[in-house]
Amino acid sequence: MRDDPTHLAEQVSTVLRHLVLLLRRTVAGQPVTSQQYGVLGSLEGGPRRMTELAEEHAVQLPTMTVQINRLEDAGLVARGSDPADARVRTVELTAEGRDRLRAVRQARIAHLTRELEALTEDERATLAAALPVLAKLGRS
Amino acid sequence: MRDDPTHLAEQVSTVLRHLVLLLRRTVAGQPVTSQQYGVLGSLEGGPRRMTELAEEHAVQLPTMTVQINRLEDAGLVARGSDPADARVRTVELTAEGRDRLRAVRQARIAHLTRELEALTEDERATLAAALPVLAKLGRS
DNA sequence: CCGGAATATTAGCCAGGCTAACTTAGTTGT
DNA sequence: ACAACTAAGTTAGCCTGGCTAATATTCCGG
Repeated sequence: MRDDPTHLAEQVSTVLRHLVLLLRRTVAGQPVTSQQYGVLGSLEGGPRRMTELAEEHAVQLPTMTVQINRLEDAGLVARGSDPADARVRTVELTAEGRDRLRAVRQARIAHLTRELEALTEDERATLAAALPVLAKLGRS
Repeated sequence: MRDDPTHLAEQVSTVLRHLVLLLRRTVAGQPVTSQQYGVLGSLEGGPRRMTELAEEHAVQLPTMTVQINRLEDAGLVARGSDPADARVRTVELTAEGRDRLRAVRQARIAHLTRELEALTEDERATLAAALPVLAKLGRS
């Protein structure tokens, strides 16, 4: 029972549910939704094509089309074209989108930071040690 | 920089996004959605009232009404009444609901267990140590 | 230059949130 | 005793965010 993957799985499952609820509360009422924030983040390094964005966010292309439409309507991104291939549409941040991204990131990090400051230094160290393990999950 | 909550927050943020995607993949294509599974779980200990369920899942009452409607249509739960207060509706698992819950739980745990078995014993220990800390987040 | 592959979009469906408005039933105060 | 308030649920209508199927366009290979 000391190293029982099944038992651990049950505990992980419980904690995961807790984290999902926490995330929902964290994100509620921000000026962009969680998904929009994610997409904006993908554009930080420069223009991307639709297919790339869809893959990166593990959604189908039509889903991403709708997302980008909304971001475009909000003035946060702009569509462009690839001169080398007329089929591809590129998407890039507008100045406003870049500002918005920075602001939201700021807010999210600040929120999480506050949560983490409520922990002891030991607890933070324990958490930090586990992050690489968590990141490894699902890569198998 | 060795114990910097802000820096840790950024890493946690990244890992959280990874976990959300992992969860989405895990859950896709199961016979009940993630939320339905959660509600069924809440009913395992016996009948509950609508308000309790809504609070427990951090949603508004109308949202829970719709959820329960769907579960009722699917034959997994049944509505009842509180003899002491005609305003309250109770919700309980049907036999089929109980079976379904068991099956889905089995599948989810099995899936996660497989992921965890891919880790080393040390990594599992690291993860296990961090779970109480993660559970503590957001309770402040 | 024609047929198949690749890139996006449109349309239409569903789950799962929300608020506002409504009904019904208990509770309270005079 | 009853009017007014409060509590519990539901209904209606809206939004986001997924999906698939169908459709345009464009590119590329023979």
